[in-house]
Amino acid sequence: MTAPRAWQVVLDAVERDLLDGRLSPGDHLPPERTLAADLGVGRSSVREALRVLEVLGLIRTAVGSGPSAGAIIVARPGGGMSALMRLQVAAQGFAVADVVKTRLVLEGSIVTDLATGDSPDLASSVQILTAMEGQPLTEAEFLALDAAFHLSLAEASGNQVVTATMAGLRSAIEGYARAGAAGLPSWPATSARLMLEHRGILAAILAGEADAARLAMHTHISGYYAETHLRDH
Amino acid sequence: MTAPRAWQVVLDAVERDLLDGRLSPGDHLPPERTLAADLGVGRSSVREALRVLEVLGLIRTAVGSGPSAGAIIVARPGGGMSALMRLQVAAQGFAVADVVKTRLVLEGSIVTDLATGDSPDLASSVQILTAMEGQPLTEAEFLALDAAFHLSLAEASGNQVVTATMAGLRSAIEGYARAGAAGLPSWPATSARLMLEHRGILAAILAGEADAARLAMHTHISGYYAETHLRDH
DNA sequence: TGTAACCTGTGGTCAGACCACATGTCACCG
DNA sequence: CGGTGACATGTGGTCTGACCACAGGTTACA
Repeated sequence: MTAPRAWQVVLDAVERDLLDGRLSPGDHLPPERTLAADLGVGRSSVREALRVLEVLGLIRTAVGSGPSAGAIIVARPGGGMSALMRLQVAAQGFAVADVVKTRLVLEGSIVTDLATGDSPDLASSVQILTAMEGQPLTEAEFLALDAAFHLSLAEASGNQVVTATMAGLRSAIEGYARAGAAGLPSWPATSARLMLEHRGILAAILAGEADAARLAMHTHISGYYAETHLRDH
Repeated sequence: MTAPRAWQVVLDAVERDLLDGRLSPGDHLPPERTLAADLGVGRSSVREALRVLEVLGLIRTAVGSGPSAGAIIVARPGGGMSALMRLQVAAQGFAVADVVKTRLVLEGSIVTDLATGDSPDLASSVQILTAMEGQPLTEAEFLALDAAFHLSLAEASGNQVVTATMAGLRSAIEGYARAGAAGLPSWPATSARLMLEHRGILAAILAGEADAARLAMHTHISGYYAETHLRDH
């Protein structure tokens, strides 16, 4: 057995504490210095492990003293997923085309679930669409609300894994979406079309037409990327 | 603007270098001490950032000297995805039920793609099945090969994002799959059924019957979890 | 020519120090 | 008695310097 690295000792200890119920969301981790002494490693090794946990979205750290200070278990997967996918796309571990394809699969499944489920809560989705249609938006503002709309559908489906993965995929290709928007012939025309498509997706969901909703979502996503990639010629 | 944390400076610098093409897979990162001096931060902060990159599967580090030493861009998303999902399940950020549901969605999409694509390369999948059927296996051995089979299907689909996500989902619930197997009334009976289902999935793919393949996969996955969760009573 | 000793550069780890900050405490003053 | 301001405490954030283990190259020697 090759010697485990010191930071892995810390990571394993925290994971074991989580699995055994000694740590739960909302709990404080011991102070870094205590953790180091307990595990027999240096404080810097503890900090490397905590940094990983923080980026992965498991803990939140705060300086100072009192109940809100220290490292607290939060289990927010969105940020970690985003960082992972964004960096993997940057390092060419993930192809942008694969990210888009995966979005199609997940979002197709989401709208199917919503359409076949009874009375999904789409209030926040509707609210976002209304905000998008209220006044002319810059491309960045529009894309931010577009992301929020797609994310709200994922949240409505109630699957936290899908929601977090979606958030990651979206943020991984956010730069490409923005760059693509800049090269479009007519942004007002495209954004108007996208808003119509949003309404169409929502209508199909509310009507319980799963196949229509899936098709509309497919057209919505792949259409945008097909359009923005024309500029590559 | 609040001061960025020192390790984030390093992370951002590496990400920018990747996006701008100054770093590519196979390249070496500068030595930690050089990186620290260049970015104006301490070496410990550099190390925290590198640890994150390592866990996320972006780099591989090695001690010593020569071409194989140092931090090298590798972009292997599987390990990072596994760590992220495993820890999120441990910290109750992800519900096991949602992980299984997401597996159903992704693996259903995978077999559909394979069945509708022309001449997918399933040689390694077949090889794994043959190995499973060769001799009696312990539960751990069987589950490892089972995971390899499902992963090989994902790889055959050619989508790296789906493959890595699948690997993560699988490893996140590996402990539950193993614990469930231990509580089954008859492991030989269950494993025999699982092997038959594998053959059925493969046959449906090769026959081009997408719906049948998807249904078979659905039955395969949800059936196992339904069976193993009986013991919760 | 081969080989053994040595040198160099790298990551891995630790110890200690200092800072900024949020909170709690306590003495003092009205 | 009540407020309020100064101070003590404990936390994460960061840096510096040191030492080790290790892999590879280099050099000197047989």
